[in-house]
Amino acid sequence: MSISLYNSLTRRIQPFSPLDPRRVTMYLCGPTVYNYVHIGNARGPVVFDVLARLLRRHYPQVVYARNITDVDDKINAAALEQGVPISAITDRFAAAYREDMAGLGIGPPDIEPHATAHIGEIVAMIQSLIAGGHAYAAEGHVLFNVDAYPAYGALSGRDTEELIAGARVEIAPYKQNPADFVLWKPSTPELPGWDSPWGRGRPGWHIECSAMSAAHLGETIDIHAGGIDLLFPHHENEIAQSTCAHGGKMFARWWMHNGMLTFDGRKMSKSLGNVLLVRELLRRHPPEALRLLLLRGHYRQPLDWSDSAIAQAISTLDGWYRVLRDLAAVALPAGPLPVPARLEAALCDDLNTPQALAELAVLADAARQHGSAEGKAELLGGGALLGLLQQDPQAWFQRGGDEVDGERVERLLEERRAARAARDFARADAIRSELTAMGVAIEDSAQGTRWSAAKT
RNA sequence: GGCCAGGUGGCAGAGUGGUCAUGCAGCGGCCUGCAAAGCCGCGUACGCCGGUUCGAUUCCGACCUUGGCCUCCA
Repeated sequence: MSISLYNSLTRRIQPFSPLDPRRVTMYLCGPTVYNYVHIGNARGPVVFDVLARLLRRHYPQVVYARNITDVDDKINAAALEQGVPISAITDRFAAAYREDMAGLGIGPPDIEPHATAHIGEIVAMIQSLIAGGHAYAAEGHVLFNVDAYPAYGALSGRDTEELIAGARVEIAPYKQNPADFVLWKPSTPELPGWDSPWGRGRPGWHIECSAMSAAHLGETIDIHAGGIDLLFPHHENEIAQSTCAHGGKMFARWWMHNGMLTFDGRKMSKSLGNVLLVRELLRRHPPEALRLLLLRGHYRQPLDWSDSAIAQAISTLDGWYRVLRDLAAVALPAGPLPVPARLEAALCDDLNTPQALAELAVLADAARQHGSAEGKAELLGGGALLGLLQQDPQAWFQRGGDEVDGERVERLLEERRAARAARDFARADAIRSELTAMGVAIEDSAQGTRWSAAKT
């Protein structure tokens, strides 16, 4: 089954094939670690985690890099404000980021490069850009010269003329062309900085991704991914730098961009202040429902976040886990879990996760009706490719159980069983009400009464 | 203003030139002491106006409208 992926560069879906069929290289723009990430920041990591899972099935090796940007003016501002070295900020939030991503069921990347560990590569890349006439030093800064790269704007569909006309920022006097962007900037003594041929300074925003991508994945990579809001200027600038630094070699063969997560119809963003932290959501809701929610829309479309959407995701998972719970005693066939063809086909079609989830629903139905080991295996196998349905059903249904006194529940259930046996239904219903008040839902079945204490 | 992506049933959200999305919610029935779950069934969805076509939600054009980028941003 071949994979087709939309390429922002060509604006069309193309059959995917890596440069080296034995080794796929993929880079995702990671966070700048100066505070906790919000759920919008997690969409790309979740979506591209599914892509990584899919690619690993198709190719012998996938090298997936997701960077940490740990040098940046916002980090500096936070460090100055708190009177601590920047590493105190970046270490803390990089660790928090890993925890948050793991909480959403995202597998760790193969490589997690840090910008500060690549200053040498960054300086070298800037030197080669200057040597090639693609960059120039001015007043302690080094700037990329967009006029020296005629293809500038190809990714975002802009030309430099219109960029200048529409520029809403004040243009620094040392720029030759207003669209030129900073590769290196000088640091004052209180700011972090590294020695360089242009004095003590620090890298500009875009250069670190170019340097780290080349250092770990090579000069030409297969897939470069990120949020659509990074398409310009970040990715446009990365292309310009990398291409010019590597003698015109293509930088990334596929550019993939996830749509924005919205909240009340507006982009969730720190500057608008309408953010929900992943950390907070993980504490309040079942993590798997959050992941499911992020996969319920096609990755290129906007996706609106809401409490009712979370509730829907939980209900959906309730149904699927109910099937798995009913099949708990059914032994799985030996060997690895199968991957259902229709579900995989949906993912191969430009990562159509909504379609894949529809297929998963069909598989859940089939498993419930047939009660077979094969059905169970297919449901689990399909779920695994999406990073869903891998926990113990019992754990899913009793995830709020920390606050519930299990022994008391069992005692009440036994009492209710006796009342029902004596046909004292008034008493039985009173006990059920009591359990409901405790946040415990019950379900009578041929195998006895089940209970669940699930948080929303 | 420029560039880009959308507007699908109560909600979410795929998809297609001509019988099925899917999930959640709702309604009717079966089952159940009653619930819950399960099972069976139900609801004339494709922004608006033209055009192409035997036939358009799906293709083309105009219009209305929502959002993203053009500044930090996943």
